Formats: sequence, structure tokens, C-alpha cells
Amino acid sequence: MASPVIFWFRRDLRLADNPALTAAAALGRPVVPLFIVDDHLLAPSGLARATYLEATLRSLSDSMDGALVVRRGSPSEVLRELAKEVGADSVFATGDTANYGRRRDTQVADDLDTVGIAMHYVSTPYIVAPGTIRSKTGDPFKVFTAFRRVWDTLECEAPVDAPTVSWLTLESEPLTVISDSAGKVRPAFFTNRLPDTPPPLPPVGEAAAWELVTSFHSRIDRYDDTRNEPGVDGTSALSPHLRWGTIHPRQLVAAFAGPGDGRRVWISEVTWREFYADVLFHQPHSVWENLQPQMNYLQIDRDARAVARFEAWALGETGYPLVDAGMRQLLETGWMHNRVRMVTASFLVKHLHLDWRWGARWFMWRLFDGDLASNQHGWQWTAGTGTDAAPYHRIFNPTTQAERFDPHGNFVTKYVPELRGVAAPQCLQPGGGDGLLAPPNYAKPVVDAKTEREEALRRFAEAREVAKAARG
DNA sequence: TTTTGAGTTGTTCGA
DNA sequence: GTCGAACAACTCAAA
Repeated sequence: MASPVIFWFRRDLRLADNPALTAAAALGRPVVPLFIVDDHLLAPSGLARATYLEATLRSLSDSMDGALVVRRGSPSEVLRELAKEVGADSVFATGDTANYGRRRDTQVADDLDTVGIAMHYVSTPYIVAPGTIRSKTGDPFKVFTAFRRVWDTLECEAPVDAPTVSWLTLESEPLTVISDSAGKVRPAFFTNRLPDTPPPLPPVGEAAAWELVTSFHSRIDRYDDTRNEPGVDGTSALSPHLRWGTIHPRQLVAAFAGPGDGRRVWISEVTWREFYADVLFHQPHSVWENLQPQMNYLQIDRDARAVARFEAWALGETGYPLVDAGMRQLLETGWMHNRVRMVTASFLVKHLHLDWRWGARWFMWRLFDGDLASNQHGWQWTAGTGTDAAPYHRIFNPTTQAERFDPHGNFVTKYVPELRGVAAPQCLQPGGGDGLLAPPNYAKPVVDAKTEREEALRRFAEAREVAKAARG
């Protein structure tokens, strides 16, 4: 029998349109499908993320007649041992361009090279590999629109079908090792009231992704209008699939090609994902550091009261209905509508004066679709610390946003049952309305939005002044 | 080098 | 209720 090759699955958990897998299969040898449980990645992950991954891997393995091999340990060591075990001399994987993955992949390739094993990285989770697009001066773009203008001119490769593969199966750890390994390193702000039970899983795996594509065909042409309303089923809900690679954006661009504002706006959201990956590629420190250094001077609350406010935010007990509905949607479903992500993030930074990193960490802890580049840069955008930062006086009013985007209170009452007896627009108001109309069991507002808006403006102005003085 | 036009997603105030 | 201006002034990218 010809010596097998190893295919190392990471965030490309699909068989169709997986160029790295196609390249491995093209050798015409048996393929060992491998997933490595890496504690570096799993220990700081919440159970939401881990259970989603575990279920997706189960689905992937089922699609290979149960052949998936799961091993736990350092990638270099696992790959070396497995290669020795089966007599493989080459390993294939999809390229990873995010911080840890990039360092790991370089190290793994070097380590394998010393023992005569060839490591092949093919393609990336993106249509355009991060680091590819440059401005005319050769620098990476720092604003989205300029990036998109170039991105739009590049050709998107056509998707390819799943290859025919002869899977070679071996002894494997049970998939439960994934959720068993997760959640060991908790965020510093974690309090006893914050739950770490995973939300119920949506349908996972490659087939489930394609069902979402089919269903979205009937809605995408209205996407430009409906995408902002969290109470309307206007979005594709494909984000977890893009995160774990059960579908590739190439496949989506092909599936949704066509004229119209709905499609155009939806593809531009895919382009945002590509842009943020590009920013991360060039500025890996942006994961936890402000892209605008002058914002390091912003006064942030970190005392006991701040922790209590953070807890109220995370549990959906701020007394601001749209904020609370969004945070409870995250708790209960492992996903949050994008409009509400912006509103809740803005509230944390601008009304509670907390650190965007706390919020970003909590989102990553609970989201099924938590993607380092998109999550951290989305937070930086809202916090006013990003490269293309919003002007700091642009502060979302949680009540106005509710009135604009959830006018009938469908979303708010879905996730905040205390408000169910209260009609819109009262149910959109802080505390669920005034006086006798306010539901007695709903949280009183933790802060006064108007007061804290002014405080935020003061702090941002102060940060700029201090930064200016420090420069001069 | 200098200039010019543009920059996801908003809110408030006053006419 | 509606509309435009102000918010505060900076950075980016190309010409």
C-alpha cells in the first residue's frame, strides 16, 4: 500500500471546496484525517465555542464514515508521532494567518522539516489571502472602503467539489476531549453569577450550512433593508460556519452572485471579514492593544463597581431593554444580531466606561462564531480605538436604537420576558417605561444614559488632550 | 511635497 | 414631525 498522507483539519471543517484537501487527495494515496486538540487554543475558550467545535467535528467525522482521528498535544509532536506511526512523509493543511496560528504553523513546518516530513499549507479561510492587498504605495490599507475597492477588482476563484478520498482511520481520542479541555483559563473579570453552561447548539456541519444558504436565497434581496432589525429574520446566520470553515466565503460568493443591493451589501459584509483579517495580519498586536495609541490615555473604570456593572451588562440586567435583550440572546443562543452587537458594545464602553477588552473577551467566551479578527476589530471600531475609528462623539443611544430598529418590541420582548406585558414604545424605554407602566420585576437602569454619555465625551476629549500634551 | 476628497453602522439641538 | 447643522478635527489614500 502506498504510504498515506496526513490531512490536518483546523478551521476548514468541510470536504467540499477545500483546496488543501483536494491537493492532498490528488496524490492518490490514503489520507489520515486529523484534528489536534491544542490546549493553547482550548483552555481559554468558553464551553459555547468548544461544544460547537466538538459537534462540528462529529458531523465532519460522520461524513468520512467516522474516520476522523483526534489527538491531543502539541501540534509538532502529534504530527511527528502520527507520521511515524503510519509512515507518512507529508502533511497538508489550510493556511492560518491569525496570530497564534501563524507562529504555530511556521514552527510546525520547521520541526517537521528536521525529520524529513514536508508540511504543505494550501489556501486560507479567505477569498483573498490576508497580506495580499496593498495600496499604490505598497502599504496595507487602513480603512475599509479603500480596501474594498481593490478587493472588488480581484477575481474570486470558483469553488471545487469534494474530492474522492480513501480515508485511513486509526486509534483516536473521543471527541469529548474537546469540551473537557475547554474553559480552564477563565477571564479575570469572571464572577460566580456568570454562567459557563453552553447554549443549545444550532444545526452544525457542512449540510447545515448549505441549508442556511438555501433558506437565505429567499431573503438576501431584502438584506439591505432587513439586516438592521434584530426582530426580523433578515440575516444569513452563516457566521459560525464561516468561523469554523464548514463553508468557505468563495462558495457563498458563488451561491449569491447576482445583481441588487441586498446581494451587494451582503457581500460587502464578507469583505469586512476579509479586511479585518488583513488588519490583524499586519498588526497582530491589535488583538488586545488599541490601534489608536492615544486612546491608551482614556480613563477606564476597573474598580469593584465596574466589575458589578460588567456583570449586569453580561447578564442582561442593565435596565436598558435593547442592551439586555442582546446580552440575553448571546447567553441563550451563542449568537447576537450585529446591530445589537454594536449597541451593547457601545453601551459597555461609552455608558459604563469599561474596557473594550472585557467585552471582547466575554463575546469570544460565549459566541459560537467568535472570530479573533472580526470580534476584536469590531470592538475597537465601536470603542473608537480602531484604525478607522468612529468619531468619539458618535455614541449609540440605546433607547433611540431600539425605537429605530425594534419599533414593535419584537426582539426586546422575545429575550426579556419581564417586558412582555408592556406594549411598544414603553417596553423600549429604560426600566421598561415610567411609573406605573414599568414592570416591577424588570431591572432599574444601572446608569443614566444621558449623564454617562456626557461623561464619555469628557473622558474622550481628555484622552486626546493628554495624548497631545504627551506628544508635544 | 502638498493638496484634496473622503471616511459603515449616530445623536442632539434648534429652526 | 422634519430637516440640516454641529459635534472636533484627524487620518488615509491618491493625485
